[in-house]
Amino acid sequence: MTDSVPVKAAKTSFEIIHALRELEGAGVSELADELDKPTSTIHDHLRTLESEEYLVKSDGKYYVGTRFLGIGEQARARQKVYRVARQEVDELADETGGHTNLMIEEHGRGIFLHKSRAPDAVQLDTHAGMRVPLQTTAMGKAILAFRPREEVESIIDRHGLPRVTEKTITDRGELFDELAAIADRGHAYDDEERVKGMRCVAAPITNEDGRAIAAISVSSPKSRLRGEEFREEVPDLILSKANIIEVNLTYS
Amino acid sequence: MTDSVPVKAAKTSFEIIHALRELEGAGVSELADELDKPTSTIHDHLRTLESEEYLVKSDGKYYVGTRFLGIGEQARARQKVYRVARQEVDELADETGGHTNLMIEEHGRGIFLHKSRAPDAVQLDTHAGMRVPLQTTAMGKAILAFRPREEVESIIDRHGLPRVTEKTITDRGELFDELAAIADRGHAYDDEERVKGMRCVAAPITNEDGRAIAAISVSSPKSRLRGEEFREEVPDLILSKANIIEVNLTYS
DNA sequence: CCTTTCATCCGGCTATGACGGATAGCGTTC
DNA sequence: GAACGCTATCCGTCATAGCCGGATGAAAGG
Repeated sequence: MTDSVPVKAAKTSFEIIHALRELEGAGVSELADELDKPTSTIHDHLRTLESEEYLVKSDGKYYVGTRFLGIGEQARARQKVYRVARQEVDELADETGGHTNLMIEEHGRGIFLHKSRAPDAVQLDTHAGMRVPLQTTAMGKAILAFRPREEVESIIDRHGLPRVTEKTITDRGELFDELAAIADRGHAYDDEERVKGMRCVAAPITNEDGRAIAAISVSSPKSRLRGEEFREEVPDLILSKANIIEVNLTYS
Repeated sequence: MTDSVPVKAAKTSFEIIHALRELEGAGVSELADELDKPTSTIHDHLRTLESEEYLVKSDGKYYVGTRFLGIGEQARARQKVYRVARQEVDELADETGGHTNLMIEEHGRGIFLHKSRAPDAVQLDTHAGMRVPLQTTAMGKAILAFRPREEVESIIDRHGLPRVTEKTITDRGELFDELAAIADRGHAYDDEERVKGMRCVAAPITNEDGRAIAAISVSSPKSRLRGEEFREEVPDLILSKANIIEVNLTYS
């Protein structure tokens, strides 16, 4: 216990919730094993969380309850950019036939706030609320490219540059070069840096000061997104959508 | 502190989160005031939750973070009925031009799992994750009507029959009469029992044993939903959709 | 510039949460 | 059908950690 938070019990409760998510539901001893704590301690927490209706118990196993849904939904709805961009992102999916996403930064991580999928697009592992290292996605890089350097540095200090696929950027210098190119160009690419076989184009959503507050993207399998389309058409489309969102953010 | 849970600190943390939701973000002393606890205690919890990335601090105020979004999303996605019914509920909105919803029961409360809104439908206060007393909605009543009586009794014992509008059912006997009628008819109505001016038609989703595991509904302003449509057409439509969902639940 | 308000920090007291062990309940196996 | 093994639940103890009052620092407001 090196990193000391004032209320350890709260931390433990959330560790349990997190473990329940990963295990997709679990029993007491399974959790005790996973978290390396006595069953009685785990049981105490589970009982508390269940009686507060944050967990549900079904056939001897505990699961995360839907009470978190309302909390998360509210956290999302407060983001002005979500309310404004949502519809545009949906439209973008229809227009491009791929996946489109909206991402913000929180605690130095990339958060998928919304995703839209055209009817014939492939299945993907992304979901609303998903947290990823910023430099592993086109959206994340687009956000970083429009943030002050010292802020980017401090984010890297905090989270490092974890490798996800063999193409992930893991070198500080390389990342800053890439960010400079993105700032210059105005949009970002991701060529299999997070998911193999997938390509992605992203544009930042900036405020009046030029600071990125979010990003939107289109992603498709490599085979569907190439040449002119990858380099010209889709970027233009995204940039114009990003621009619309920016304008709507200002006047509303 | 009459109701004793084993881990009081966890409960307090969640009380803070809940208060933050209601206040839509707050400072330390505001929360201390609201929850009637010393600022130092509140501060301890806030610090913990913030460092665990469940809250965000912005300009001196604390807000619920988007980390809950992923948790809630996963809790929802685990519900098979959600995965199956989602699309049908969306279609139903297009077909009827109103609001359509999917509700499940959890801890004796009604949980809105999904809602869909036709482009020209009115704005409503419902949102995914919202928790309501079961007897105040058509969906909730549809669920109760297809649950064993003793289960309904124990839910009422736990949560009572809180009044929401002047038309809310608050009498036990009256409720059971209504439930009997619903069980007989196969679908439920709500005529301004939760929101003034709104009407609602709901049908249960039952499993092989005839036990309700969820319900779907269509709601519209009173002026738009009346006569034949309210009594015949919409119910038929909903029932057929419910039936499709039930079949898909069995074979998938 | 002074006042007020609020967040943050600090240190002590004691309630309380972590824990080990005992018990009960359930399913499984022979 | 009985005995075994597993897991959830309960209980009592002890040391800790969470709660709190008060002090400090920072920022806003008059």
